[in-house]
Order: sequence, then C-alpha cells, then structure tokens
Amino acid sequence: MTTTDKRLSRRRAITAAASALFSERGYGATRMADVAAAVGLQAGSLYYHVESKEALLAAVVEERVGVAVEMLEAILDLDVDPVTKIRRGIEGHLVVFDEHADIYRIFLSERLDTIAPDLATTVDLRGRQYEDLWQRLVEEGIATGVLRADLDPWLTMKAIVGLANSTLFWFEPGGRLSSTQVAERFTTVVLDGVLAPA
Amino acid sequence: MTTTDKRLSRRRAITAAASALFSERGYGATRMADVAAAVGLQAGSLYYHVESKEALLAAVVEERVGVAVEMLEAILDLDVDPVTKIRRGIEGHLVVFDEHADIYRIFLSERLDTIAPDLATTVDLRGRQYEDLWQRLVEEGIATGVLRADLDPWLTMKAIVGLANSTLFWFEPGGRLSSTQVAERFTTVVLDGVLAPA
Amino acid sequence: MTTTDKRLSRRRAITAAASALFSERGYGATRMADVAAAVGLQAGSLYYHVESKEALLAAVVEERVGVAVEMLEAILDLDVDPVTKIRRGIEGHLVVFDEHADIYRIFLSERLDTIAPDLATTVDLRGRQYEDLWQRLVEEGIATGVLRADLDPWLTMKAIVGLANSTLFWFEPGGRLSSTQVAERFTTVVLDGVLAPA
Amino acid sequence: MTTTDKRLSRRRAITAAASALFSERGYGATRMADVAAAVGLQAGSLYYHVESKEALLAAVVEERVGVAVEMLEAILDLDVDPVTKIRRGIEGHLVVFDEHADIYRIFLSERLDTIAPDLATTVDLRGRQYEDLWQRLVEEGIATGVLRADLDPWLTMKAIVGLANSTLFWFEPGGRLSSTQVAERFTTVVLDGVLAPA
DNA sequence: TATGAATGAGCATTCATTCAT
DNA sequence: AATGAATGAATGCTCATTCAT
Repeated sequence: MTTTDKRLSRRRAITAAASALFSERGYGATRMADVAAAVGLQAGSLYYHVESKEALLAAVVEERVGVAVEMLEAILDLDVDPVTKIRRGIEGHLVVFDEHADIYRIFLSERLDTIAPDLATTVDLRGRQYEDLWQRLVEEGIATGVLRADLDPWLTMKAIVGLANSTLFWFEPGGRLSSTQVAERFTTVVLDGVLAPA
Repeated sequence: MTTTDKRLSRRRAITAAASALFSERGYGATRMADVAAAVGLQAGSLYYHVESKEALLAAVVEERVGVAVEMLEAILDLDVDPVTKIRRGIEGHLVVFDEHADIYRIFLSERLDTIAPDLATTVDLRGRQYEDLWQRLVEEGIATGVLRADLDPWLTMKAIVGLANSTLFWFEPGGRLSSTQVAERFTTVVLDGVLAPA
Repeated sequence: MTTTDKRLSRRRAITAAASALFSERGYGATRMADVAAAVGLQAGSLYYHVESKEALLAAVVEERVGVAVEMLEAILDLDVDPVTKIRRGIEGHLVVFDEHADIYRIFLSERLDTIAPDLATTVDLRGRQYEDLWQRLVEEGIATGVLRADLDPWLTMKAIVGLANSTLFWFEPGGRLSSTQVAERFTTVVLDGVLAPA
Repeated sequence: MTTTDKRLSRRRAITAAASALFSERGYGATRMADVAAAVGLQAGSLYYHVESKEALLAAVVEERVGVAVEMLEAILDLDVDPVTKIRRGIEGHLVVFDEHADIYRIFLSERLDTIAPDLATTVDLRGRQYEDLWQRLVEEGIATGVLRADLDPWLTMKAIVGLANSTLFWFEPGGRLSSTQVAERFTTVVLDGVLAPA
C-alpha cells in the first residue's frame, strides 16, 4: 500500500465515521472529537485530513449525492415499458436508501442551508434532477397511456418520491420485510391503489 | 384584559415565536436571544416566562402534540364507510399540517431524544397512537371488503401516513394547490392507483 | 399603629428575614427574592424598604454589631473580681451567641471585605473593641495576681475568645446542654485546665 | 519530564491556585477566569484539565481532606502518655493548619452542602473521624487518671478542637509567634488553665 | 406601597480550530 | 501524521435592580 493509499483509506474511514455519526446524532450534536474517536484519533488530528467540520459534511455529502440520480438515469435508459421503469425505480430508490441510509437521512433531516448554503445548493440541484427524472417518467407513462390521463405529473411524482422517502423514517434493514419487499408492496399501492377491485 | 391574560398572551407569543424558529432553523441553531428578539425582549427576560430552552421546546410540543390524534379519532367515530374515513383522514392530516406545520416539522426533523428524552417519549407515544388509529381504519376497510384482502395493514398504514407526512417537506400554503386539493389527489393515488383502468 | 410604625415593623421583618437567610445559606446564596418571599413580598417591593442587597446586609449587621461589646463593657464595670468577670464574660458571650446566632455567624463566616469594605471596617472595629476589652480583663487578672504571671495577655485573650467563638459552629439551642452550661464548663477548662490535680 | 508529569504539574498548579483563591475570596466569589488567570490560561482552557468548577473544588478538598486525621492517628499510635499525645495533637493541628491553611479555611468557611452535598458528606465524615480520635484521646486521659474525672469527654474534645480551629481566623505565618509556639501556649491553657496556682 | 415585567451584566461551560512538539 | 494543550467565541441562565402601573 502506498502512502497515498493510506491517506485515502484514512480519509475514507473518517468520512464514513462522520457519515454514520451525522446521520445518527445529527450534524450539530456530533463533535469533531466524536468523529476522531470513531477512527482512533484525537480531534486535532482530523485537521490533517479534513479542512473543517463543514468540509467534512461536504465530503460526506458529495461522495454520494449522485447515487440516486445515477440509479434512476440508468433505469430510464432501459428499453422497457414505463410501468416496469416505475417498478424498478421505486425498488432502486429503496435499495439505494438501504445501502446509503446515512447520507439520505442527512439530506432529509439536516438543515443544510443553515450549515453550508453552497452544499445545500448542490444537494437541492441533485434533488431536483432526481425529481425531474421521476416526473419525466410519469409523463412518459401518461403519454403512453399506461398511466391515467388525468394525473398531475408533478404531484404524482411528489407522491411517488414522498412515499419512497418516507421509508427512511422507519425502515430497518434486517427486519420483517426487506427493502425489496417494501418496494414491491408500495409499488402495488401506487399502481393499483388499495381499493378492492369492483 | 386582566393581568393573567397579559401574561398568557405574552407566553403564547413566546411559544409561537419559538415554534416558528425551532421549525425554521432547528432547535439547536435557535438561540434564546432569537426567540426573545422575536417578541421584543432581551434574552434574560424570557426566563420570567419560561423555565429553560428545553422547557420552551416542551411547551411548544405539548401544546399541539395531540391535534392529529384528536382529529383522526373524531373521524373514526363518524358513522360513514371506511373509504370515506380514509378520504377524510388524509384530508384532516394535511389540514392539520397546514395549520400546525411548525410543530409537525419539529416532530419529524428534530432528534428529540437527544434533547429531551421525556418529551421524545411523549411524542413517540402520540405518534404510535396516530398510527394505531390508521392501522385500525385500514383493518376495518379490509374486513368490510372495501379494501383489498391481500393488504398488509401495517405496511399500508405506513404508506398512507408516510405519503401524507411527505407533504411537510414541500407543501407551501398559498401555492398552486391547497392542502385540500393535494389531499384529494393523494387520496386518489392511494385508493385507485395511478394505472390507467384496463 | 401609625404609618411610620408599620414601615418600621415591615423593615424589621425584612432585616430579620435577611439575617436568618444570610446566616443559613450565606449572603451570596441568598437571593433578594428569598428575602422577599420570607416576608410575603415580591423581590421588587423590597426596594421600598431597603436600598440594595448590600445595604440590607449592612442594616442586619449594624443592628447588632455592638451587642457583644456592650455586654462585655457592662461586665467589666461590675465591682467584682477578675475571675468572676471572666466567668460572666464567657457566659455572656455564649448567651449573646445564643440570642443572636444569625448575626455572629455572619460575622464569622462571611467575607465582608469582599462584599462591603466599609461594613467590614465597622465590624472589624467592633471586633477589635471586643478583643481589647477581653485583653484588658486578662491583664487585670494578671496584675491582680489571680491569673498566672507568665501568660501572654493577647494570646490568652485569643484563646478565650476563640474558644467561645467556636461554639458557633456546633451549639444548638435546645440540645443536651444549655449555652450557660457550656459556658460554665468551658470556663472551667480555661481557668483550671483539664489535668487532674496533682 | 514526561508528558504525564507535565499534565500532572499543570493540574496541581490549577488546584493550588483554586485552593488559594477559594480560600481567600470564597468559592462563590472566585470565577473560573480568576483561577485560569492565576496559572496563565484562559477560562475555557481550564476545562481541558478539570471537569467543572465543582469538580475543581472537590479536587482541592479531597487532596487534603485526610491530612489532619492521618496526623492525629499517627500520634494516637505512639507509645507515649495521653498528656504528651494531647500536646503533640494540638501541635500537629496547628502545624497542619499552617501548612494547609487554604483547605481548612475552606472547610470551615464554605457552605459545602449548598455547593456539593456529596463533598460535604465526605468532609463531614472526616471531621467526625477527627473529632472521634480526639474524644478517644480525652477518654484515654480520663481513664488513665491524668485528666480530671469529672470532664465531659465530648465537650472537652469540642473545647480542644474549637480552640485549635480558632487560630485559623487570625494566625499569620511569619508573625510574632510560630504555630508551634501558639500550640505550646494553647496547650498550657488547656492543660493547666490560666489561674495562678493556689 | 406593592406588583409584574423587563433589563443587563456576569459567569460557567462547550467546542471547532490552531499549533508547537 | 499525530498529539496534547490552548484558544476564544458562543450561549444558556441567574439575579440584583428598575419602573410603569
């Protein structure tokens, strides 16, 4: 392992620890000393790897901010019908959450604009990209006739994304249902509704 | 206006200001001086009306913690079919959010257990009560045959509540859609799904 | 009762309350609100009767600062032998303490010079007067030949006064021994010592 | 000097400074900034070495709380007659006061139970131990016949300890009399009394 | 006189950050 | 690279005191 590698792995350990702690306790309640302790360092030593607490948050965020967008872009590029894309999109959403719960919890819970306006802008941008993709998908569904014509595409997107996001508050990996199973059933609700067929 | 009235109105002004600030900036980022300034006082003067910052949060929270539960209880007591109750319940949820956005934003965003464990317990309890009511409603719907028999009542409840909660992150009063309109369309999604009828 | 009388009795009640509280909890730990509450008033109302907390302490102190000196002066003026005067002096000391424990506890425990230099000067002066009287008494005893000739008058005075003062830390009225009984036995120790006669 | 040594010496400097300041001005009147300044630090820096102001007081107190008891225990263990033990005990008392005046002044002047109940308990316990030792010594003297049989052991102990304690209020090292000289003469008063022999 | 309400100075404590070693 | 030590700004809270009513 080269010197650079060591440096990198140390840095990765730090952002990982920070990610977990920011997610668990919140950015404000996490002290640099906590992050340091989590990787076996003293608070001061952190500053050889990170410029500031804010920069640490930025590093954490930027590391993963694009995951969901990339996932959804890949699905939109598939050569399948819109309904399948929706199905896959919701599943992807929950899988991404499952794998990167820390970061997405930070996105949703932290008041980034108070902490670091620039970062908030970046995140907002990505969020909007993500929503745009979903909205496009809904519009495609409506255009193709597989989704109801009377749908408000934007609001429908908000419903789908909001529903998927809400799992962040309660989903526990290793519980009764896997993220895939939750995705499947939530997809059913969204696609077919809960009413018994007439 | 009696002396007591003055006192009360002052106190109400303070909790209102705190509610707004806690909601906007977060509990941690709100200084007592901010709250004081919002009602035209010095920081120290607040303590004539409130015992501590934590007590202020508690006051804010306890003032409204029961609203949603009471609303839903009233609806469950109505002599109407389950579907109507669901429709009314979602509408009620969004109206309550619209009227008490501050507090519910605090419930969802603030790590209450870090700040005040007792308060967190109270809020959790209310949250569970609320979810229990919704779950009962879903079960009633299934039992009556108006909702699909293959639904997982708990997960369905999570879907409904999660969908409704998600509006907290984007709904703006006075925007294109009223909370009632959003409720109506979200209800349609939940009940009928988004697929075009076959 | 005239208006002036009322005023005076109110003021006396306040100094009495302050005296007790300053003695019990200490000057620093006693809040004006405590004093006020003890006489059924609000903190602010105290300022119609007392200029400041410091002035209140001064009032408390000045009210009684001379008691011990006067007591001892009266004894010195008696036409009795020095030993009897010593006996009566110690008894008087303990009786004064018993009756005005509050104030003397303040004299002994409070760092008056930190709080109010002027007051400290007054109290010091009185203390020195008191010690001077005792020292004169000891000298009289030595001169008369009833006290040992090899005594250091000043140090002997310090011993007598110190011994008497020390009761302030433990004597409880209504206990096994009355202040007079304690005085009697302490006097015996001072006069005859504790050794068994040879 | 090792790192640990430096840390320790710094900590000792802090407790020493605190000891002096608490003793001089009183605990309440001493600000953490004062203690810090006394060792050339900023107030905040103190917290790298000490947990809190209260903990600082505890450190100061616990560092020395046992000195007097140990001194007296050592004397009681000597194979000498009770009178010599009393003589040595009083001398030891004054020497300990001379060397640790700060702490014993704190014990006597500070209302520890108001500040830190636990600490007060510890100190009380030690005080009672000390008094018990003295009382045992007096009882030994009475039993051996060297002290008068009519003495009340407890009260006699109170007299001896009270007399010795009283020096704390006036004794100044480097003055006309050394602590040993004061001890010697106080001992004479206690043992033989001040009356001229008949 | 008495009160309710407000003030403002003072203080302990926390924590991100710096820096000599 | 890492550490121990220190900094200093920030902030919640207390309390004597003031004053309009």
